[in-house]
Amino acid sequence: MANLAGVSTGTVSRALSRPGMISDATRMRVLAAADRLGYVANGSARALALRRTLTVGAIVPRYGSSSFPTMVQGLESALAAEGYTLLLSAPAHEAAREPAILRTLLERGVDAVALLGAEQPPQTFAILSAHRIPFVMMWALHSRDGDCIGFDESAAAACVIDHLSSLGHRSIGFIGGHTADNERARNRYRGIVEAVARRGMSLCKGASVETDYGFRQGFEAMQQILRAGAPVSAILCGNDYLAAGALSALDRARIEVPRQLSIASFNDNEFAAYLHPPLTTVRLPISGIGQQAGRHLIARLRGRQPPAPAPLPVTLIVRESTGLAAGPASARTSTPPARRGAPKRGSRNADA
Amino acid sequence: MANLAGVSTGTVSRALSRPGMISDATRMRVLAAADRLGYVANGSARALALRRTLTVGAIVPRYGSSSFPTMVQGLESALAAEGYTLLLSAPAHEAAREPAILRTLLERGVDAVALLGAEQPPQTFAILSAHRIPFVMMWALHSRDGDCIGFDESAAAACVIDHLSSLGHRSIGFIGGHTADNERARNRYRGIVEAVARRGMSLCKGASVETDYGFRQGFEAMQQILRAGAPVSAILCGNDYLAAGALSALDRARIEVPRQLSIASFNDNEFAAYLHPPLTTVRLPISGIGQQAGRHLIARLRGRQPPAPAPLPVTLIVRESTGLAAGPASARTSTPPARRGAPKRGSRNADA
DNA sequence: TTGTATGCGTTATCAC
DNA sequence: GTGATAACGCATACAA
Repeated sequence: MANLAGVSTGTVSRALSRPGMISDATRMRVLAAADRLGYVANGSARALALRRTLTVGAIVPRYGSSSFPTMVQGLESALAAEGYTLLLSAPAHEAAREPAILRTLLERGVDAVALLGAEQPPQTFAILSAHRIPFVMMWALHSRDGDCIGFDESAAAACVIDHLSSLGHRSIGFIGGHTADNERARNRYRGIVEAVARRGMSLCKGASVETDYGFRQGFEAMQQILRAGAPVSAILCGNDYLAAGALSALDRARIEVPRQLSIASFNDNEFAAYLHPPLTTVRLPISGIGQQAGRHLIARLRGRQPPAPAPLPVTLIVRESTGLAAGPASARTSTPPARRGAPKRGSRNADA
Repeated sequence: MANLAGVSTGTVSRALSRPGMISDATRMRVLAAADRLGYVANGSARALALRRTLTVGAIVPRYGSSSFPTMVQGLESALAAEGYTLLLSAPAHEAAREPAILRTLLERGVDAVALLGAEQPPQTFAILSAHRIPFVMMWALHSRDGDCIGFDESAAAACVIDHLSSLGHRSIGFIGGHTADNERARNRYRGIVEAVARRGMSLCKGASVETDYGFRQGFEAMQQILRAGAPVSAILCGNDYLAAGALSALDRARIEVPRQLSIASFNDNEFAAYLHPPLTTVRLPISGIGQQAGRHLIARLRGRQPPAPAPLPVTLIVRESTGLAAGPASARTSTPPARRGAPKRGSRNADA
């Protein structure tokens, strides 16, 4: 390639990556030769010489069956905008804590790493700091071990619990994810417990279920709650799928929904609200986590000081405006809610 | 690192990657030293020497808002099982056809590439073959340009259309994705058109809508169809989200669903069936596409001849057993359908 | 079994 | 502005 253009390899390198340092004539010759040979630079060699790969690794377990893809999309786009490529590792859940995963990423020469959650095996931080690899933890709020990009689960919980309280609810149930092996589900649950206590409400044991995030799981959890006949006036759901399943189970059980039992949810998508327009939801900044994480890492890689990580705002979307005794709300909300991102009835920022 | 163990660099290399060629004693010493230094091999240097990176690139546009993550998860797991890592590129849709994306991947030194769909700019194939990079096209069936891993959209369409025909439907509508910029939506639509013609049925213009895949879109499309008052007895939906939205709109419009209007769907998830138990769906092998693609590439990379790509089976899940005049089916299907992967009423393989 | 030497393709440093 | 040359860290052929 160098001798096709009749120049040295050094000149080729400069022509391709330092266009300013070279005469127009030879640059043209090099570019023409590159074009004719279908030349693409060898990134491994470049990485070896430069000691950086323009690659960022992400470790995101439980990938396919969650809202993580949205987050990863945000991450990828933020990185791609700055010329970085995403190296994705999506281990099965059991393997997620294996340091071997991180090793693989480091061997690939990633310049930075994005992790899901703040709970990592201690070795992870040891390895990362030993190699001086910038990293962030996504979907987490605080950690002594490094910077986190996420939102405040407690604020989100307070947000919706306050709303339920103002509607007159006193005893509620909760259908959420497994807290044992899911840091996010645990935080969310904790936030709810605290918010409920603060408001003098109670979280009914007989109407609280831990399950996997999913439509079927929400459906079955609600059936179980209905069978138990717990004395609650509202059920809060850990995410949109659970809420949609729960709503479906309610419908199937022929219970008049708005009158007897309110549903509220943390939502990632928006379809549950369609199923049941009076549904109140907390909109979580999933995609924003990824984008923010990407920008954070870019700043660190460029030697800039990233802005101090602040919790991303969550938004309460209120689709019922009256108390417990209100009639079916669907009569007043026949148009789809949340058009064009604008909350239908009202919204407020949990961090405001 | 070499002199900490008191051996040469060559020995270190062998101890780590050719454990058989070395004495146990020195191997131990090397491993101990590696452990103490937190040594991780430099993949760029290894790639440079070995001329392979153990990395596979994937280009998957429109990533976050689709069922592609499921496919990518399958791909990633199949690759990881063989020691390969996935380099993911998720360009915005407009940029997907840019050869620059592929260039970036090649510069990163990917050993193989997985592409979404068979419709690629001609340069893509030129570049890939010029560099002798094995590649597959995912979610596509046939191509002169290379191997495809996917399922037969025509068979899937025939499957569900035959069923609708056997139920007595003659004129139906279709809510599907945009065919102009979506190869898969186009194939699906074409399959339906052909199957409808074969059965002597008709696809009603006034009840056919192209839109984005999404709950809201399905909802609005169905509203539009209802307003138009087209003379159809069934609506087929391009995916689960559209179906769920359409069902919701039907409910909202207080139309007695099973009697007046049947719904059928291509589904990727399963929640739409919960919303409306008599829903008939075609289960698509999304995750399987990724896995198969991964195995295909691995075989090629290992120098083995991969099995000739065959269409992956699609499964019809029939949840209504009677004809048009049947009463509400929900009375007979109060338990959630499709438990543990077993079709509820009956199923057959479109490829059988 | 182990040490030595060379090459992988690029960038950076230094001459010119 | 350009050419020569030395790294970059690993694998391997060859020698010992």
